[in-house]
Amino acid sequence: MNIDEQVEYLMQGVDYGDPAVEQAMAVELRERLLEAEREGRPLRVYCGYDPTSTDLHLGHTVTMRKLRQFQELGHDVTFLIGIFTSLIGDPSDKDKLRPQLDIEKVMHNAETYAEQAFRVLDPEKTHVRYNSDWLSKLTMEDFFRLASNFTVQQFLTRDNFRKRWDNAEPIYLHEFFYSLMQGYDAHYLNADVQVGGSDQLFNIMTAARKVMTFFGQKPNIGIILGILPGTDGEVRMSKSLGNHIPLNTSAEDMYGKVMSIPDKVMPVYARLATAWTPETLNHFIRSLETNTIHPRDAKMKLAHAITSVFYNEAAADSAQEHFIALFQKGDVPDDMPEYHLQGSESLLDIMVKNKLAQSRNQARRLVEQQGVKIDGVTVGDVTLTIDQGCVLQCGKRHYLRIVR
RNA sequence: GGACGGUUACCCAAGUGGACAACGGGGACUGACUGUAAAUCAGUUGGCAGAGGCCUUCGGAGGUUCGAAUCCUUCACCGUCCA
Repeated sequence: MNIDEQVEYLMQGVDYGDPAVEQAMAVELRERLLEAEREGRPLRVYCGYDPTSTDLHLGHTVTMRKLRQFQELGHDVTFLIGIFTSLIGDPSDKDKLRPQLDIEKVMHNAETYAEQAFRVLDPEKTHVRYNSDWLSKLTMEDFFRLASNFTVQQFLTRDNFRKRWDNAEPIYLHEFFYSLMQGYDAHYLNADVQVGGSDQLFNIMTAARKVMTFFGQKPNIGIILGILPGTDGEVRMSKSLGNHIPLNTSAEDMYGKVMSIPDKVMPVYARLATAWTPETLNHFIRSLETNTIHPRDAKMKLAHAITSVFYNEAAADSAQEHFIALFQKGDVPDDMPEYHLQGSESLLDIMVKNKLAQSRNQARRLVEQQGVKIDGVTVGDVTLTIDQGCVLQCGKRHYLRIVR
């Protein structure tokens, strides 16, 4: 790749919310790439992660894929684990009073986190670091110096604070500190480039650059990536919202979950979650825009591409076949849970026992809504009892094999 | 420390003495249709029972009343403002 292709590749999927900023960053990135080449050194690139959960999802991998791209181009990548910040606890999650995580738990999370991350990143070429190593050594004096670079107004103009201020919602003082700490990370790592989601725009573009300038360094370039929406296609992917596609799942499940996204978010997914080259990507998006590809086929292509990032080609193939058989042809799956009949039992009881419904009333409703089939025949009678083996289907995708 | 406001079902949110198992929205689930688990439309969304009955739920505990999500007392938690 020549330098301009590199810039295009690395800027793929960015979202600064302002074309001028994007332009400026692209120019800076280009210059920095040239500079590094002159000096015969790789760029120092990093992204920070909060190990607050152990269950990574597709949304987390957006920045990882970007790091991966830098790795492919021979740059030096640091996977920074924000031990220090997770220990304090994130105040924006204020509905549950989250207990402050203890260090052991966080370290454990961090391990599983990195483990999953290495499905995307090249472990050989990745430095894993913990920001507690340096942040815990800062003195009050250091901290005050850092803080003197910022004004309250700067924070208040930040969108998420602004909104809460206007709505008279609480803004905790230590929420401001996150930015300072993140800025310090960038300084400590002497970063050329920092990658992050657009929720990190302020931390990366304002805080980190300010702190680095304060310490006489060249400010880092921010690669601010768009946010991956969840399977609902509306809000950002998050486990607590239940719209996530977890990494620790089967290829079949991942494929199926991608297939459930609304059509309109296909381009975003293509940009942020696949390993496609700019050409493939542009071709895909263009064929969607021009309707030269059937939306269903496009989504299948997308699901296949995403699944093969985390598994492999073969696994993605079989996930696709599985999907076609089950949902497009309506075949009965081969493997389904079994239930051993105790003599003769009522249908409703069997459903409740096997968690196909949470209560008898709910089971009853399912039957009334024509949602229950036995051996492919819709059940009409709520009081039905079963005394012989059969295949029970509840809704579209819950099956139970009943055996004597 | 003081003043005021809040706590309702999975989430948001109405309801301020009886017609409340509780409006509305989101989500979830089911059905129809289709291009798929997309989009759209319709229905369902406390439990038990199934001829319209019973039980449990509106932050916790007490109380007033024939009757409370609604009024009173108290406790807990959350928030805003003043100091």
